[in-house]
Amino acid sequence: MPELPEVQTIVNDLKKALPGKKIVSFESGFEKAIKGISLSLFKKNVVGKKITGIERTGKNILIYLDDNETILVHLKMTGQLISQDTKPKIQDANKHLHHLCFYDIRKFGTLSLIETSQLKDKFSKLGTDPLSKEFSLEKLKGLLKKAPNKPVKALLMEQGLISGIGNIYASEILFDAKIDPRKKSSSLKNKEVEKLLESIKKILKKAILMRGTSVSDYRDASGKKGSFQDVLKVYKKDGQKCPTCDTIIEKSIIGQRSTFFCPKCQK
DNA sequence: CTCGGAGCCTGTCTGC
DNA sequence: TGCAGACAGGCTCCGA
Repeated sequence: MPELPEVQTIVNDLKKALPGKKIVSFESGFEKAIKGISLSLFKKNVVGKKITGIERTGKNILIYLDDNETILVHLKMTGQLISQDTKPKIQDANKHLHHLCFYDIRKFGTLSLIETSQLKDKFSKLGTDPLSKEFSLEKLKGLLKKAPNKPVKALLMEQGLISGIGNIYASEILFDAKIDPRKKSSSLKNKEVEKLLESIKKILKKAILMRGTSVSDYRDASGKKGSFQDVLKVYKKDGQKCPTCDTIIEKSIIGQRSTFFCPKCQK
């Protein structure tokens, strides 16, 4: 899916378009995407409500409503959330309608509704946001100790420890940090942890500036592709030359996920 | 407790 | 060309 930079891009876009708007109708072409509540009840609970704000927590999109309810959206692998203004029809020219469309080719994505006061509880098991101030060197060292035997690449993707990094950025971050993704978390030296922290923040921030990575289905809230795919160094580049040293990039499966790295640069 | 594997879905690409 | 099989950005559940 959309990982942290993609979700953040979508949230930033929606923040400009949605707050203050009232939900006048809700339709669904795939009822199963709605979790924990029936379609009719979901509809009943959101129609007539005003959107007060949009935020990201991990890879979740939170759409706050004005009555202590929040719509939670998770895009999983291929979900899209597209927002667009629609031309007012002549008969109701004074009404300015806006469409927000949730679309997911693989149907893994989910919508749910939660009381805003219960959000904290809902996300209590979610790890630290890697772009937050509290994600410090000491914090990262502590997290590495929590799963000492896990390959560092698998640890980066562990949402209960760090929330927001997925398969693309895990490979890119470790290439930037020159760390072998197969290395056990506990084996990282101080200097490597410092570099890892720097690379995590650097890569994620750069990806947000570039509006995310569109390998295939990802689109921002206006339906456009991101551009970070143009600067990927190793992700899906197996068989090609490393941009730094010309060694052939390798692919290996770590934690059941494809992982790409340069066997020479990454130690 | 941790770990690995299956499952959720559909589209696209690979290799025989 | 055709078709089976692998694989894809995530996460949860289940059993060992």
